[in-house]
Amino acid sequence: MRVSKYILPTLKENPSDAVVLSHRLMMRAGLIRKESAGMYAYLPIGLRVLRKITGIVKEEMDRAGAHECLMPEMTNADYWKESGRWETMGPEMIRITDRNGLEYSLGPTHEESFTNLVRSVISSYRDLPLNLYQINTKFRDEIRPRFGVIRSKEFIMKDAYSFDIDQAGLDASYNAMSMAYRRIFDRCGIATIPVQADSGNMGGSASEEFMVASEIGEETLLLCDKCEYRANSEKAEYTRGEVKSESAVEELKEVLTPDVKTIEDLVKFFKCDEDKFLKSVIYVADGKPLMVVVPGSREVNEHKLKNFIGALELDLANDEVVEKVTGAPFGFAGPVGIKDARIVFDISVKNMVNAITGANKKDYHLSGVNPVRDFNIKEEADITSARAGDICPKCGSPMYEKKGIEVGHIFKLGYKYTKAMNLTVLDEKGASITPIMGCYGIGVNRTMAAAVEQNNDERGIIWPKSIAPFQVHLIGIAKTDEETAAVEPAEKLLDTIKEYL
RNA sequence: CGGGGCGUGGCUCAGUCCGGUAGAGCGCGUGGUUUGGGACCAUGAGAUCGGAGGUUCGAAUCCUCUCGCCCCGACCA
Repeated sequence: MRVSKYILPTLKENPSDAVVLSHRLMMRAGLIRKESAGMYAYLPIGLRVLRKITGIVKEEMDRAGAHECLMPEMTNADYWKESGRWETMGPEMIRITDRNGLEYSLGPTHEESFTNLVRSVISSYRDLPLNLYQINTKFRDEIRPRFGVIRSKEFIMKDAYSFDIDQAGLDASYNAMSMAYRRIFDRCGIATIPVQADSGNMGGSASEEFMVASEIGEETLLLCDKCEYRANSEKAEYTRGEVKSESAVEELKEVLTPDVKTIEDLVKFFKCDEDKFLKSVIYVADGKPLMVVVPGSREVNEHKLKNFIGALELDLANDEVVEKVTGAPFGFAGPVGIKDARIVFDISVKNMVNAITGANKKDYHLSGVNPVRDFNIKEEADITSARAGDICPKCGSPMYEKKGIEVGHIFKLGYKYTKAMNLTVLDEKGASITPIMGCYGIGVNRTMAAAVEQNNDERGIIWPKSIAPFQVHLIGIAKTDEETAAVEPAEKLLDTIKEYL
């Protein structure tokens, strides 16, 4: 391949719409061009890199016993309706209707497709375990595409789905993927941090994310160097502090607090620590009001909360609902005296002594509030987010935070799709059993961007050898006619090199 | 969807406030000179100023609508 015959449109200046480093470098090096927001074209040199990465992915997936397929990108709505996700996926899924009025989705993920495929081709436990994968384009109507190829509406993903006879089989399939993923990212020359993750609305139990540490990462990780506890903030647990053996329990007292609504206001007004307050937040969970009570300095972790209450939809309540639940305008909510709403407390609340909280009455707060005496804790759970400095749940050392880009994610899915779509096989006794699933994704083009993000200097991209677009660049430096004659040996050298590559 | 910003040759931008019919640098073509670490000189091509409507003798510039793009937020396998 000659550079002179190649198309390699480099740019000297940063394109005005590229902000992050990988996006800029990928544009300037002529790897990609934008077609429109969240959609990118890969030029020959960019495609070469992409192919190098997919090559590694394939080798490792095959080595782990998975088999490659290729599924339609336009998927029949019927399957989504079977699994129930036609309703639950929401506007993120791009839906289209053909001329006959049939509905389709541009596949944002392929659990349904693979489950449907597998149920049509296997019928015996002897066909299991089975792990099928594809490398294909995915479509998601992202609210806001960002960072070039890192968060785009159309992207390339390797997605694999395992089917096993039982939990032990799933564990084995999952572990095989966990190992394969480590090898894949390692071979791509990028350092990843595997973390425990929330499995979100994919359903399922265990889940591990492969993160590339980066300032522009959209996820926050909590890490402990002492014991290697690693989790993303949606999932991260932390140990609550010791009970403070504070002085005497105070009387419950109403305090006039005009216009003091936020924790910030309260800190100024009462001149004490944020954690002296009980923060009460009103949500609407699947249509029903819900009060959530956490220490003043803490944020409600909506992922944890959603999992705990088993809700599909969770939104902050509007002023009207707040008023209905608490009998007071926004800013004066508290757990004392609430009768008609479900209340979930963070597990740290029970240890609080003489707290201050909203009185459920306009312009009043209560001080000297104590659990049990002043309100019952019927339901409590870990529903707040861990943050830097919090105590590691495993070893008790303080944790720290890092931002990360998610490049891979593996889940134990469970029976959600096999049950909903009625995938069964016969076991050795001839009885019908439902296989259990796992699912395993790698953002291929995101991995490419992450590699660039992680390997560069002021002069540009420094490709890890395994995914570099080219291995050798032969430069002829002939000037004079006689020297030009030497081009021939260069050609020969090129042929020789080709043989060894 | 809320807030902010931007659309002018291939790229980066000036001109817009104070209407008079388009400019620079880079890149690109051609000719020449040069040449051992991203050359220089000359010359040239290339823009109905995102689109539509309006005001005006006259609109890149003013007004209305519209499309696209970027940033922050909400949100997000």
